[in-house]
Amino acid sequence: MPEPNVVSYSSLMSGYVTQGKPQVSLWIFREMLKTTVLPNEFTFATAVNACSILAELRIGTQVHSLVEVFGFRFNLVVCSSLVDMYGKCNQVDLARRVFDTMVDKNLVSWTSMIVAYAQNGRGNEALEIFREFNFLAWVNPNHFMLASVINACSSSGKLVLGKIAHGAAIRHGHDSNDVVASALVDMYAKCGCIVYANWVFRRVRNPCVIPYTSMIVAAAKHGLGKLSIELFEEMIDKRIKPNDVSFVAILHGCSHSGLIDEGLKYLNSMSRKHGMVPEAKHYTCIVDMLGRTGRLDEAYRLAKSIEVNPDEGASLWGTLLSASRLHGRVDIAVEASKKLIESNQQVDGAYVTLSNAYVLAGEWEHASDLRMKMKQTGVYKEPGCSWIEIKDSTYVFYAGKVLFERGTEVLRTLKELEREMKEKGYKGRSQGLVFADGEEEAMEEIDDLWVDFSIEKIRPDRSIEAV
DNA sequence: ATAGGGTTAG
Repeated sequence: MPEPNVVSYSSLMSGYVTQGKPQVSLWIFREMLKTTVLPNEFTFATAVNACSILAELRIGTQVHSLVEVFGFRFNLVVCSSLVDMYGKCNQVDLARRVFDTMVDKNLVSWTSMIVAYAQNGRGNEALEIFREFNFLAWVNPNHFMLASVINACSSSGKLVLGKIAHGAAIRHGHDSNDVVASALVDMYAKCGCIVYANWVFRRVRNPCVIPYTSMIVAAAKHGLGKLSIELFEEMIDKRIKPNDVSFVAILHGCSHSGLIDEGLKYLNSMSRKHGMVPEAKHYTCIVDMLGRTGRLDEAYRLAKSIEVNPDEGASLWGTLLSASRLHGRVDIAVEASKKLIESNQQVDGAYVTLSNAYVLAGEWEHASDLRMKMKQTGVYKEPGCSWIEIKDSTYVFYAGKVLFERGTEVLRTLKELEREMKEKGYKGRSQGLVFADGEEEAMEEIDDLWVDFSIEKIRPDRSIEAV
């Protein structure tokens, strides 16, 4: 073109984004700035979007400055894209600052802000924004917004609010939408309601790969490895192509149900049947699978043979470390912790887990040395916790601490369950429960129970329909 | 020619 104008440049940039080449889009943007053609709102929205995809905070901030310079700071679309960009770069507070300066906001801007909070582990604030939206709202939330709100509920374990959002989805006809359904399946599973998860899943008419994957993960997290496998096979039968996440899901399912041969079979099938190359995250699942059943030498050998970037390395060695702790393999725990500490990733967790591995192996002195070293070097591990909502109360659990009302009641029930499990052949450990050696009979009995468990037979109550 | 969503190993 002899004289490309702003539309030509913006179209070209947008085309590169669509083709999955955001870096080229930004290059075109830079070229454009060297000419006399002035960028407009379309150009900026596209450039900011390219930065979101790349999670490029540095360039994103520069583009933001240009937005101010060229006078688009009050443009609805440009500002929505900035909110999204800061969210994707994990700068939620900057996203909020842009959001607060916006004079008009629409569903997209509100959704972008909710997503920024939800995807950065700040579910409560996401729900706070949603509450404000509902207060000011002149339109109903659409499926984009509901999916994001449900996502915020799952990450913060808000089952009651999740059910309310589900109710809203039903009222506005979004409950069998693929995206909303995936979020609901995930939310119910993470809040402990596998039966509801299955119920929502089965209402989707033609589920694509993502609802299937959500449900495979849901089954996996509840120890229903065989159900994970059934779902995966059903998906293949329907000619739905599994993606990299689906394989993580099925390997996770096999790992958590001790289905090692099946897990290895699925790993091999990736290249043999599905034309995919297993990635570091898939091998990490296998390391977990081998480690979990005590095949630590194999797991270690595999871990050493995988090429990883720093983030993948942290997952890989973290996985091996906790498996070593579980089985009291101090030797491997030491090697795995070294990798984590050297790479400056999850250092606090590495110290604590290694120290616990020493404790399990009876090496008290090593354990206390390590705790001392933590104090000296100022490494502090924030204790993890779990929580559950019952009616309108939230109960928070820390290891070794009971801080809420009715705590003694919970402890009494727990002791009773432990006693019953011991009777049936389980042997308690400091973390998790494993079978006692040589109690095959009890194992078979429990295995039967497990196979019999069919979630089709259990009906959910009608409370969702009531909502 | 422009902005938003769901699944991911320890």
